[in-house]
Amino acid sequence: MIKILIADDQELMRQSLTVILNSVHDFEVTESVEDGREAVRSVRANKPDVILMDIRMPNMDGVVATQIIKENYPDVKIIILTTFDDDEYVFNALKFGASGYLLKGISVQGLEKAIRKVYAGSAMINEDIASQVVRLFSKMAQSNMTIQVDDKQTESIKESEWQVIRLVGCGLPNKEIAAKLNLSEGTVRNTLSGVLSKLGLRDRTQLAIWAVQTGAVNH
Amino acid sequence: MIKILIADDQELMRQSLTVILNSVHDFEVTESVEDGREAVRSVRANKPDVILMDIRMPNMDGVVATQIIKENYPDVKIIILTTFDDDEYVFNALKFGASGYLLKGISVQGLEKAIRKVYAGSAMINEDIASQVVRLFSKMAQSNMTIQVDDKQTESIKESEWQVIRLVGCGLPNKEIAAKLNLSEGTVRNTLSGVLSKLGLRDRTQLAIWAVQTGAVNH
DNA sequence: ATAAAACCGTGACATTTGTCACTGTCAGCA
DNA sequence: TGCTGACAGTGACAAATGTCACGGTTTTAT
Repeated sequence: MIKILIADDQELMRQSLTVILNSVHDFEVTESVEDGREAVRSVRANKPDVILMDIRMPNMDGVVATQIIKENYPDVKIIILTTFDDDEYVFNALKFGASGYLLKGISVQGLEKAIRKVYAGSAMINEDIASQVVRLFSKMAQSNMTIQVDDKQTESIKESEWQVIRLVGCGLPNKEIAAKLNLSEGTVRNTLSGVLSKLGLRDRTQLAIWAVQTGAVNH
Repeated sequence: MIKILIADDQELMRQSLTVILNSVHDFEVTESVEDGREAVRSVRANKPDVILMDIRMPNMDGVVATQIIKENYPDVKIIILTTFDDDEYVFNALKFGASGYLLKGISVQGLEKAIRKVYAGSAMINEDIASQVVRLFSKMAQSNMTIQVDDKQTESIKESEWQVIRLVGCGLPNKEIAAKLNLSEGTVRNTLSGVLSKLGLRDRTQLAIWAVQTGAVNH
């Protein structure tokens, strides 16, 4: 039995989804709620396997709810089910760990298939959404051209320096970097200074941009 | 007529694709090459509309070829067609502007449809690849995507503020931003200060990271 | 063993950055 | 007319940042 929670502010949508999904032999809709806050509560109470979540809801929107739920129950699978394919929404929802992002135009068969795939640990997004995602990626690449470093020098960066780079790439100030690495702030400053001159960058901001754009943040 | 270039190091694959695609009435395979370098040359010579590109090729791999071609001919659509669904490849190929990423397990009908969609300006990726992409996003969220802003406030940002954000996202210091916008440095500081408090960010570095990651750099 | 590195740290310094209170200008409007 | 609000700017200030010269300590190599 796959336990499903439905979160949507439209009464009609909730009811029809409930009926449709309950008619599938191994699906069980445990509850249907009308806003994000209720969704969070219901997850606590019913421990569903899969959540169908609308984006636009009163009180707490679907993205925030996704974030909160995923933080506390990382195993719950969340499918965003919405009429909108807004860039920001797609990006944030996926960022916070939604496993699927489907437009409401999807067929019942498609939805059932998506629920099964997501339940099995896979991910599922609409073709149209996939286009958005691809666009997001290339948008990231566009601005990639702005910061350029001496590529040869990149190899001469040592592990201790990478640690600092990673944290700079997260937007931390020197003091917090020092705390995380059990170093003094002075040392962090010196390390950073060395990295900057190696890469030919001007300040931590340029370094952060470079780190994010090249994915240097990961090792 | 949609002009197609095939780049794959396997002779058999090249030949069968050529035959199959040429049999579609409005497709025309202009050339089929066996490595990335040849692909770049062929683009220059034949100006194809769509390229089917393998990832693993001698001399120059598909990702690098994609990057080079997209830099010089941004209008050419590139579909990565491969047997592998390696994280790194997917990420880099999409980053450099590939419009599609398909596994070779795809059907002929699926491939034809993908070529048409891509040619029309849309994007196309396999469902399985989509899963990878979603996983990538959540990986990003784990590592460097710690920058979160108050989304509602995003809308209240005015054009003059976007200009500053864009330049911060390019790694410019206040003085240069002021010069570019014909403002005084003090004004830039004040605007920036306002933006930071609106978005709930600590400093220009966090702003830059946010701008780059969300693509906010572009308007 | 001793010199040469590499590593961590300090203190000092100039610069940059972010914030705030306040001034002047100009357009729109009751 | 005067009022309001948005906009550009100033000056001042505390905090953060980047750079440097320098001292220890450990590791490495000859």
